[in-house]
Amino acid sequence: MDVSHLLDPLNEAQRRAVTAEDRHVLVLAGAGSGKTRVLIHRLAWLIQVEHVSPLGVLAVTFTNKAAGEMRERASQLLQVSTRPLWIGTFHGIAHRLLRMHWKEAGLPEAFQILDSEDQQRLLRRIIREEGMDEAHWPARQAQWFINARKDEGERPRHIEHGDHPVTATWVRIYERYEDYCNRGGLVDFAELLLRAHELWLEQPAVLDHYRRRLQHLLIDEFQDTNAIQYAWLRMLAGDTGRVFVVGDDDQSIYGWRGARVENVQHFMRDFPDVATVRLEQNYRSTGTILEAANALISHNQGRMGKKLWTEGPEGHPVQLYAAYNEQDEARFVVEQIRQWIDEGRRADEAAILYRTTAQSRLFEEYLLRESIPYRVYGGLRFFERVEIKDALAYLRLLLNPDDDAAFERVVNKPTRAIGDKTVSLLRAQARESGIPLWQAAGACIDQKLLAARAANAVQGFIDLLTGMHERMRDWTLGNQMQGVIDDSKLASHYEKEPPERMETRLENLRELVNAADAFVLPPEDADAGLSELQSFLSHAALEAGETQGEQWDDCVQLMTLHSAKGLEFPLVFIAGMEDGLFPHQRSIEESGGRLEEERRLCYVGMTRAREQLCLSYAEVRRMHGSESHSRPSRFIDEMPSSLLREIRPRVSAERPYVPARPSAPKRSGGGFKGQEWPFRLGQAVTHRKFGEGTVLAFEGSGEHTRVQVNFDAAGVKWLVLAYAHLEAR
DNA sequence: TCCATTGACGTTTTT
DNA sequence: CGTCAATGGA
Repeated sequence: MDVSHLLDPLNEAQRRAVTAEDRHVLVLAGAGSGKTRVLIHRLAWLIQVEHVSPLGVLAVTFTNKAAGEMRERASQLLQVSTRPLWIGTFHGIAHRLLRMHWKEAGLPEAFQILDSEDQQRLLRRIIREEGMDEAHWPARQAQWFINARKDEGERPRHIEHGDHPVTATWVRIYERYEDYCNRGGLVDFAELLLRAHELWLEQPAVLDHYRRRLQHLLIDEFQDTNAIQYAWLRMLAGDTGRVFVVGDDDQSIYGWRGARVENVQHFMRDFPDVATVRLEQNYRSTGTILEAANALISHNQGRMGKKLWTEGPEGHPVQLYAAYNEQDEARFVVEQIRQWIDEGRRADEAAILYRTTAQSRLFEEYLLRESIPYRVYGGLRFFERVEIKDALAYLRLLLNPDDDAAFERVVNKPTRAIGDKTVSLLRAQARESGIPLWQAAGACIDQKLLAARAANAVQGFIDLLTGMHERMRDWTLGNQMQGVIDDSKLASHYEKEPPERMETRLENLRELVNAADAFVLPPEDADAGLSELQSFLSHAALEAGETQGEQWDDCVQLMTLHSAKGLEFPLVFIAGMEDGLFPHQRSIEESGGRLEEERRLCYVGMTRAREQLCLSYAEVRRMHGSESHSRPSRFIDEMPSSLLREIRPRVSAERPYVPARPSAPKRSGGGFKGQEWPFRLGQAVTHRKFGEGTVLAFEGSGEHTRVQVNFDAAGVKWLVLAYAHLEAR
């Protein structure tokens, strides 16, 4: 067997990982070290060299994007159909298992997936029904509590609340929530994983079947696994399975949502015969960027240890810009991007990364002003839009009328005279009898519990859905979708919105019909016994689709540091490098490794850059309405200053900067007018607080102009001219 | 039932 | 400061 196509493109460490004969393999793959390549080549190695049946391999990722990429690249390398391979996300695989074994898992055949918004709505309703104060018991927090418990594998009965009243209350909500979900056949994301784990625990025959079949398990982004995923994996591996995991403890940035970096270390303890391979050669960034990143991350304790290196060029120093305020920062970044583009580079080679989503606003503003196209990651996705979810809710009810989440969503949308009062009555009835709303609605009418008008309206809704159900039974998915939109008269509900918004909503609905039309039942879903409709709805929940915006347009990329993981750009800006913002204040205050996770986040951000990395911070930033002064991020101090180059605006005393858009200083009396500098270099000045000094330099423009003064008593300081109130002597 | 005003809140997010 | 959701009057 000629294996050169599998091994030639690999370096020595990668080769060792791909060809390892040890039972288990742990690949510590640094950023940009070719971990996906190793995973794919291992997969191909197993099949082509070790002659493992494709049916015996399970490859697990965290995102649909990664799963898609893996399947794509695997089919290229293998040159055969990848259909028999199990490649998917943890959730996708759990979902598939539950579909195939719904009986053993104790689920109804037509169970539905609740996305996180559905889950929150349901919880809000439960909290209200319990007569609790929503301000004190926010649904968001209940959701957080329940998901965290489920991520740890805990049901309400497992939770020790002792005499802690707050925990006891959340446990009660958790129980009530479970009742609702069980009654309606609803499964949230965390539940998919938990049920899949319980399937292993409670159905030894099922577990045994998969243990025999899936002898090779490949796991990507292992540092992101949570407790339940790890437990699930361990059980599946059993005594004979072979596990190949790829991860990077230095890139673990999701601890706050249950990911356990410790799993990387536990892996060596819990699994026997683990070969550890480090991938440290980096194919992405310049030597300088890597050196700075290595220095930063070395401040973390208890790492597995890894040092990135490259054969490539050293590259430029890391730029550091000390902005006066956040406007100045945005102006600077956009100016740099303008230059980059003027030099003939593409806009989509540049990315602006920030810690919090709110920071994107200013950059958007300045990019807009400069007419530079941009794209912000992380907005609402297609299947999360209200109009899409409304339309899908009708379909969900057709499939499973017990789906209370869907019922509540559309029972009065468009308005059909089923007001709050009527719905409350239905809820009370449902709760009393422990039945879904749909059945309660029927019961209320039969028992004449509703006023004539309300009864009529509710009957109308029931008739509408039963009518749809009977008429559309044999229609194609696309026609069903269109039929539901037409019959429900959903469009009329959006008519009251501003015309522009309505237009996009209607357009999205047309797009939804197109998507339904184009939908092909995936073979693995067919195998699991899913109907086209079931499969379509599950896909809508499990992969909510791309965020808006065309990826291939030539756009500057704006995103949080978190969503940048896995991506790379020639030019990267990390903005807001201030203590309190990044690292975030809450991470500084809280204990439990939060600060180290922030440092890893910074490391992730830095290692996104191929050619040029630019860090910036603002000395003054308006946050929550008030101005805050902060120190530059401690992370900057953790990088060798020899690798950094401080950038100052290109302003000199000889050729004064003429602002493109002259603006008067906001406060009167402080600034200077026109192009005239109020002071000469070397001018002796007096400051209210710092006393006497000498002007050393100017920088910045307009109201942001700063002046450097050597004070006799206070030393050298940069001051904002507009606020400094300096007087010439 | 709808719109406007008020008030609370202000990490990070995929499935 | 800016956003979003909840509330209350018309």
